[in-house]
Amino acid sequence: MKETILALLTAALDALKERGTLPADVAPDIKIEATKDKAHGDYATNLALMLSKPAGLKPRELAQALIDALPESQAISQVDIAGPGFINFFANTEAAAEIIRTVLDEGERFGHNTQGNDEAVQVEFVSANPTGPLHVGHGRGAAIGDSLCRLLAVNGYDVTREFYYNDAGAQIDNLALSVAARVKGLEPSDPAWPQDGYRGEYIKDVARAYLNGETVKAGDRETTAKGDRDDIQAIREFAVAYLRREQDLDLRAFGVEFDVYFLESSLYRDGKVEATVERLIDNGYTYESDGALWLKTTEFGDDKDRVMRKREGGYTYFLPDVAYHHDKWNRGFKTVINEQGADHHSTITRVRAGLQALETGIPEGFPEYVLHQMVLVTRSGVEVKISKRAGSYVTLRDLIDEVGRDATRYFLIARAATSQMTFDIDLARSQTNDNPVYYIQYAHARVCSVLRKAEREGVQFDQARGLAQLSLLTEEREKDLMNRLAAYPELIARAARAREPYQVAQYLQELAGEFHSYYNAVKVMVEDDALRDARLTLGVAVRQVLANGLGILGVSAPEEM
RNA sequence: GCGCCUAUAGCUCAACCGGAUAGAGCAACGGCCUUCUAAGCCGUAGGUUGCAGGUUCGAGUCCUGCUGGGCGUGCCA
Repeated sequence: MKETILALLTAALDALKERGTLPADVAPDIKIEATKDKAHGDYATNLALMLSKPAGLKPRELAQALIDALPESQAISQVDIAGPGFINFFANTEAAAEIIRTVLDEGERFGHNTQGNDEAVQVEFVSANPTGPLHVGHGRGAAIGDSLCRLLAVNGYDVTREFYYNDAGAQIDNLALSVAARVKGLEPSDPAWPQDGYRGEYIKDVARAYLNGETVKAGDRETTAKGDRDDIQAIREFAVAYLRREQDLDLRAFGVEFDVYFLESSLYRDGKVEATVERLIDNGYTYESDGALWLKTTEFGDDKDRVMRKREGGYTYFLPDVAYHHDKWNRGFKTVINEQGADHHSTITRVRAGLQALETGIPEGFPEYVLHQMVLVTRSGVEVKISKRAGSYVTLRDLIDEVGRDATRYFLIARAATSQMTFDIDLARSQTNDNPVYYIQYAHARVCSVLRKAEREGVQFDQARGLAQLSLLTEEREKDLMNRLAAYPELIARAARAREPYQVAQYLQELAGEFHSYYNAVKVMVEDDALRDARLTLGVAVRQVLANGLGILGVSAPEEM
């Protein structure tokens, strides 16, 4: 419908240019939007407002001239000028109903597009250190990252999901020391307990498994515990494998799987860290000071230079990060999106600066970032502290177990990543209708329910007959639903461009709301076969779009509740 | 101090590249189940969009300054 209006307006513009009403060189970006208020018709454009200056006409006069120049169309029943000069279009109901045919023809592919042109895009998300169970913040990252991947895929991108394990840094040393202490029977309260050691109970579990000689499988490797209390290297390897496995299990339970698990240690093993350092030195962007090697990140917009090789010889985290992102680029990804917590935002400037300093033709904005803000968890109205080091925090596993996978995912994704959010455990786990995910799922189940009822009562539902009778759908709420369905494809495109999967959740809530409203106001199972089939057909189309959208969120679409 | 994010109804959040009367849910109040699942619907009430300027035909949205909150500002990640 929008395309139709766009074509009409383009034709009108050309006519006015020919007539000299408009300068020939104006090439406006014609914006057509769905109206918020039905009094303004179904679609509106501000074209006359935008062009009033170059045309030298008052907006309303120009609007009238545009309307006069519009070609005839069956799809439009009425065109008005309103307000300061908006042009409002009223869609012909029969033409609007064509969207139902489109939805049913395209099925689960409805809303897909080829925007991405099969471009390879990599999304890195979660990337938790293997030093403890995933917490709710990782859950938010997992939900947003995974949905973003699904969203990009339906927009025609070839998506790779990647998880980066920092398995080589100081925090892993700390983990090994903590497990070693537990292996020796120490408690965090003990004076000999390592400084800044991980105090969580899970460390005890790791130690016990290590002493028991357990074998754990993480990624494509199996690691068997040596059981030797003094072999810190063996303890380290086992602890990392153990916690990686834990995280993998949690993610799987959350419906999130990765294509690539990338280990930081492999960058050292393959010499990529060294190669990166050498190249940075060769390019003249480094200097020694205080016994450390610095990178001149200030030449690329940072507010101070950063240490890349410590006085004691090891590298800071950001150097392997640069090597890692260079590797992503070398793997052929021109678009890389990193989804991570906003507490890591300071890495953005550094990583990009390091990549620029390599001078290998990587664009300045590489990689892209989607940052999510903190999640505040409350229980009984009291904040639950999230602190990995303190060991007391709400894990993703807790949430999945208590709240359920669907509700947890929906809850974590339904808000813009930039907004700090409160995860109220009591609210989210309550079995009442407080959680909006049920609202959407229920709309889907309702359509299924009506179809079951039709079958139970021996009423033949004939979709072909329904499609032939779409002109019977004359109720205002039916038109609302059609317009809403018609808006889905552009929503999908817009959400992908903005890297904002939460928009899909927003849309689904609106669609479900309009369906529930319709369902209560208009009876579907009427005597009239043709009308009943037409309404059932509309219902099936709504169900299809709900299912498609829920699929992008990674939330199930149940047939009954 | 500096950098990033943020401030919208009592609470949690929306508002599509700047558009028309700022919308939902929860909480409150009043209605709707002998009719397709009431996990639903209908209605009432609730707002100086943190404050002050500016740009614009038009600002919650863009710019500047201020105030409050979060995060960062490690030779941690």
